[in-house]
Amino acid sequence: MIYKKFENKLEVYDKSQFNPEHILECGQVFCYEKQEDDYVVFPEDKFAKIVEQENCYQILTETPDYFENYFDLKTDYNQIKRELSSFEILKKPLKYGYGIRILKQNLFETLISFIISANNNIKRIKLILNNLRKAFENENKRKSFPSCAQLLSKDEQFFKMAGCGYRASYLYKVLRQIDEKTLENYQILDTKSLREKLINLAGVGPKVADCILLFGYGRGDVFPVDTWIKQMYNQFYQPLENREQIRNFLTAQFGKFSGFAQQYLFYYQRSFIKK
DNA sequence: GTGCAGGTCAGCT
DNA sequence: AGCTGACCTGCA
Repeated sequence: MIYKKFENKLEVYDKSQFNPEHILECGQVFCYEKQEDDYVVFPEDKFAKIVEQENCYQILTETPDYFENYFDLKTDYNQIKRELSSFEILKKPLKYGYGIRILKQNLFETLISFIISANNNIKRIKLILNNLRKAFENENKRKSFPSCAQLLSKDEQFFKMAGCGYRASYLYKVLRQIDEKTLENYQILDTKSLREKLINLAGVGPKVADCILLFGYGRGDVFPVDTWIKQMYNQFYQPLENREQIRNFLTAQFGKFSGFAQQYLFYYQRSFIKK
């Protein structure tokens, strides 16, 4: 992956494996906005604006080191795509979402975000998360994601007022089950036992656990199965299987590239409905 | 008005 | 273990 790091920006020259629209709209992240031709992204307390130039994408930011890791710029996605291209079912999705990259996201933010994502739509998920940021905008810098300690100071009613609905009680509970440090410490666990730990948390089922494993812990060997993947599976493979069966089949199929395959398939499948 | 959105949980067999 | 229904709420 060809890119260059400056004091206040990164320049990514390989547009075949870096496309901000594909990266941000493929469902892995909620802390972004489209602004005319540009995208802004604001994970944790960081901020970047991505601007397209003729020969590159510029990532304008005060923290280039952070976003170098966030966008996983050191990883060669052409290599990953070569591995995946042998699967017939991925042929079109790889072409369609050619610039997708899996982001390296903060564990706590990913946990909270995907608990909120359950049985919800992206627009409302973003609305709720922005409400949470807004509630702490005086103590934090602009648009920072609140810490576990900050959210711990709030009662269940606070989360209801933020629009979380019935997920308010999950959030209230999960904050009392785990904190940032414990989540970090889980990194040493193997994927299977880590998944069990996560599923024990309030509001975290198999699907949300897999999202946290993939987007937070960077485990490529999981395959989050949601309504879109289910739809795709029933279309392409055998219909009438439950989520766990689908998950087992697909992870066996794609192995350590499961997470990557999932993102391309999800993005492609959802494109038929959008707009 | 109706139905849905990147599911989870409790309660049942 | 495996299955089923209830569930907040903004938006089309």
